[in-house]
Amino acid sequence: MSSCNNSMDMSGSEDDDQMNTMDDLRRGPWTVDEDFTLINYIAHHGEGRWNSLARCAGLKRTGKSCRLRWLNYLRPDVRRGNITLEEQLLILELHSRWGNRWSKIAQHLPGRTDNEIKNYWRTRVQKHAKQLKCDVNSKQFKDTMRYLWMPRLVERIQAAATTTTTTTTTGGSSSSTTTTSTATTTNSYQQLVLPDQNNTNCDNICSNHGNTQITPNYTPENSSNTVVSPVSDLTECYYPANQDLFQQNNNNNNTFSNGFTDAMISPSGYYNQEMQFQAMIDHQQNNQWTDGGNGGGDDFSDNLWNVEDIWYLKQQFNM
DNA sequence: AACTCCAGCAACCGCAATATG
DNA sequence: ACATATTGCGGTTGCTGGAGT
Repeated sequence: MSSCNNSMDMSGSEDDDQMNTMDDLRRGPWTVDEDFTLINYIAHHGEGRWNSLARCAGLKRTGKSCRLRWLNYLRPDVRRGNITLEEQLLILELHSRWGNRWSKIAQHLPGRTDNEIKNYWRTRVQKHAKQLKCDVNSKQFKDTMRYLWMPRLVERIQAAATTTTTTTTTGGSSSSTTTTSTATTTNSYQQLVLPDQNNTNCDNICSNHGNTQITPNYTPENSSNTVVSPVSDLTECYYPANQDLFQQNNNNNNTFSNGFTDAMISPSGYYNQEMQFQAMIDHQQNNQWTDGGNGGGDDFSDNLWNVEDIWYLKQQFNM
């Protein structure tokens, strides 16, 4: 089985350990050399058979470790950078369908790994649950996501589309394709969260979901008419903890608008120029993140609650 | 400048499912 | 049909860098 015809010069061909013993296996962060070795080996021999791959490549790693490193980090089509608004929306929706089926969810977000989505969920979503002092799996929190968070995401996606259009127009660059935001956003939302509408195994999110009745489409109109408190969108964004920003936004709508616009434009807003889902994905794949994975936008997209939302929730749920 | 705290992320672990001999 | 190896998945841990003091 272990016929390693490794033609590459591997530094791991130490003389005194022809066979890797369990206790000289490396652990912890991967080095550049290890990455290089793994990439080269897979380029020449393909992936799979991870245990023997690790052995043959001369990597003092377990097969599992090599597989994980490749799938989550080294694979060429892996996307890095902030989770976009569209992706957030998709994650929320798919998680409401499937729960913690991270790999299944990841299949619907090209280039994203289950690990990344899982981390996103744990660090961002669960954080909000914590702030609301409720369990992330509770009906309260699920309803909150469905009735508040997701509609707000749609609104922001829509706002970004509008903003982008405006920016493009006023920026002087002649854009031949101008998106009509409302219709396009609705359609793309349907495409986004219902990529497999014909899949009968999937709950249709537009129908009853447990006890909760939701509106057929998330649009700013019906989302705020039905469930979300009819608050002004001037106060978009902001944690109770972020009172300063909230106040600033209240005091000066333009300040808010500009800040909001800026936040929308990059990086997540950038993609709203192409609201068709596949186009968006293609676009993203063709435009690798240039902000080192920690660029703007995240702080804003992370702040999905505003003060009045919190107040409303407390009223609704006696939180 | 030094220190502490914490969010985010990469990596590990254990288990289950699947493939292979 | 069974045993073993491999792969896939979800939960968890621990390191790192940035923010705050």
